Amino acid sequence: MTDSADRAIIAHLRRDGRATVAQIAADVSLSPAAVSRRLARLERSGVIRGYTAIIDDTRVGGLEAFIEIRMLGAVDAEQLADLARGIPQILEFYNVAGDPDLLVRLRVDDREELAGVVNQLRRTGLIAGTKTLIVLNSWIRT
Amino acid sequence: MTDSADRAIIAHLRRDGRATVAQIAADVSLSPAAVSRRLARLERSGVIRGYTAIIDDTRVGGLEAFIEIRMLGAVDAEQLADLARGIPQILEFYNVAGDPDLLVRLRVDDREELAGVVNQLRRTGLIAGTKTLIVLNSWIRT
DNA sequence: CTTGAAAATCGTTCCAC
DNA sequence: GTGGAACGATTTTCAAG
Repeated sequence: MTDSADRAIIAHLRRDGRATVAQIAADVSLSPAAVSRRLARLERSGVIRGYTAIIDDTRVGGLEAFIEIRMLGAVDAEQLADLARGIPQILEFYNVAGDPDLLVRLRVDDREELAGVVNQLRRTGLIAGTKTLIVLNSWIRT
Repeated sequence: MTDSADRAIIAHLRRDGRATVAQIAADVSLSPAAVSRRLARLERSGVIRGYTAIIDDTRVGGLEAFIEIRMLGAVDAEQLADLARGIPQILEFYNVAGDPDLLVRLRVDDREELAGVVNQLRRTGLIAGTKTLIVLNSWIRT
């Protein structure tokens, strides 16, 4: 379903999500028409879930944080994944092997909003504990 | 430096990093020309650090992980930030307030490559310990 | 899969406000 | 700062091999 050409296209778009079809085509040695068709297929099939701008959150006034979550024994990760979807501040949700069980990345306007998200999570009654990591500085490979 | 129009443009590009200038312009009630100028400024000034495709990693064979890092006392986070830049598997680097001190997100092809990255970090002699979280499942808000 | 070309859309630049 | 028009580039779709 995804051959090496697809993976090359994906790698290119990972580095530059706004790369033009012509740029990608030159990189992977295919015609622009072929790349256009493959892109449409990768997007339709869900391998490419979307595109996003990488923002320097420290410069637009917000607050970025991670929350580690330990689940109660009988709880399914899917339940918390769905709950987290309903919290708009949560941008990314990871179910991980290790301790903690879950890791979420979020963006809020200020500390009060952060406190609200943490409380919202704890009030679900599905989690044993949380640990919040506030981002002071970061870089993302472009 | 960033007014409400800029923030609207950023919000749009966060949702859809490949949105056309025309689409953004319609959304924020500006002309395409104005959006184009603002975009160039936001990219030049570093508020927009880049663009990337959001990939469903479970469908392209790789392995995604987070590594929590605790630094030794006398070490500066900048040193480790620079070191991490030299490890191509590391995609994102976060200096956080809390325990751990650092959090990195990475992508590798297999467990051996993951072990190599962990060893590479430990061998720097700058860190007191690591904890690796392997991503089993995830979602990202589009 | 490819090439080539047409048609539609898009981005940037320039100019006037 | 803004919008409108013009121009060049890009994407997509088509036909044909």
